[in-house]
Amino acid sequence: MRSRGEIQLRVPEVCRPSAMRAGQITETIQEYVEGIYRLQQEVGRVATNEVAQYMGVSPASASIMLKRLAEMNLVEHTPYRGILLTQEGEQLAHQLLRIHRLTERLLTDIIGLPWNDVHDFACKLEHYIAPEIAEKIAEALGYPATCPHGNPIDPTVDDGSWRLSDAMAGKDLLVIKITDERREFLEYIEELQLVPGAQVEVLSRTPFDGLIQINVDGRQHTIGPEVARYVWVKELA
Amino acid sequence: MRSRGEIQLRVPEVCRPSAMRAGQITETIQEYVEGIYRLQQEVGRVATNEVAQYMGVSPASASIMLKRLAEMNLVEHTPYRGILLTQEGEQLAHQLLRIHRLTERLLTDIIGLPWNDVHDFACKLEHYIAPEIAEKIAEALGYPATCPHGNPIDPTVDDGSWRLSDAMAGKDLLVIKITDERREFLEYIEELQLVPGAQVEVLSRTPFDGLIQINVDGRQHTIGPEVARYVWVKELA
DNA sequence: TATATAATTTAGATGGAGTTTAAAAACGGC
DNA sequence: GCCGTTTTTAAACTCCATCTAAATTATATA
Repeated sequence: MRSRGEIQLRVPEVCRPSAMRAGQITETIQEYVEGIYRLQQEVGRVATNEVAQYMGVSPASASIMLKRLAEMNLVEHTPYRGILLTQEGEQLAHQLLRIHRLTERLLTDIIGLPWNDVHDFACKLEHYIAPEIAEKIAEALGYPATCPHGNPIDPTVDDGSWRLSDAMAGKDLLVIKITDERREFLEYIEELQLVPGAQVEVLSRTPFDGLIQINVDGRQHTIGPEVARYVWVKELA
Repeated sequence: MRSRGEIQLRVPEVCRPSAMRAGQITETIQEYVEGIYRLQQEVGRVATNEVAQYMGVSPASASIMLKRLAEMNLVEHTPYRGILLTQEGEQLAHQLLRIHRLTERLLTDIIGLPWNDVHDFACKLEHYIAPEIAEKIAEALGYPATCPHGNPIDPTVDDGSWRLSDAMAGKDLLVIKITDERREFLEYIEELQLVPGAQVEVLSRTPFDGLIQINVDGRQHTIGPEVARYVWVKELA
């Protein structure tokens, strides 16, 4: 213990919480960009209402945020006409998605967390993992192709899979990825053994309600459209 | 691409940026707790001014924050009398320090980042790594004893080291840890080969300016008090 | 084409975080 | 008991992110 005069500790600048400067790419902004990216994949040009619904905020809030995103050159916003990610916005989305998926792989493969747990952690961490760390993670993991749920680490690659809900009966299929990563959903998927890499045979489909009879590992199940929609498959070569 | 009516994507609650609720343990609050902990290690009861200086804010700001910390039961704040971490505050500090150091080990040992880089990254990440992840990291790393700079992962253990600036001449010493983790400082330390695990012999000390002649790996150096203060050593057994 | 309806934007406000300066209050050495 | 120092309070500021209510624009339909 020393007298007060002598204290002169060293704290790197970066370790002190920095004051908010205007126009920063905050966590929220990043979440919007990611959300818009996902919506865009589904429907092309995205409407304000869709963003609002997806983000769980009022249309007014979404509108305001979209204006901000436009000012930051992340989206192209034609008032009353919806939005489209700019190249910059898409790049950010890709970067975030890549970091997210690499983080998930790190958490399962090296840290040893279960696959149904990692999504939520990665959702938070992705905003705080610098791209150069991500690069090193990729290297350390041997450049994996997909996240633990089967999504390509490189968001620009098309894995050629389609939804199980769009599959015809009588086909032998390979599960490629699961795109509803909520823990409860993944737990159910695991119960059915419908995980990426599993083989599925579509036995039959009902004309109503969209139920699908499947055979996985010799066990038969009936799944509904909600499950079938988020399980992606490919023809077994 | 599907028609709009069908869209109903699934986003886990946790993946949306949550609205700030009052009285949260924010990143800033955590940084204050960590800072106070470090100061307390040096001087015992901590004065408001010291916190202000350490955190790089005005005394008024520090005072306000300390009041908030007191309301959250993280410090005991006797107005005009300085502060002391409560048990809860100390626990939080320990937790953060542990997570910080484990993260650094992860970043060096597994992710492959250089030791002089990891501190800054860990400073940010520590606030977003849940204790259960930290536990798994520790397990995956085989429960390392120290961070890459030599600080014990368990902040409650006393490694018995002392500052090189307090060492007598003529002693053979072992470098235990470096406690100024700024990149430039660590780069200098590396240049001198004065890293944890290195052997140092204190050759002589000047009566003024506190210069120390040392021998590391057969190479002689003169270091000043600033360097000697943040290099911790132990007698070579 | 006019109009009703739906979607979108703006206006104005709220509340929290974290900071500041200026002024007031308490402390402590002499 | 006085005076300089330390600490606290008061009032204000900036930014983030949201909201409700009202205005505006687009569109679908009669």
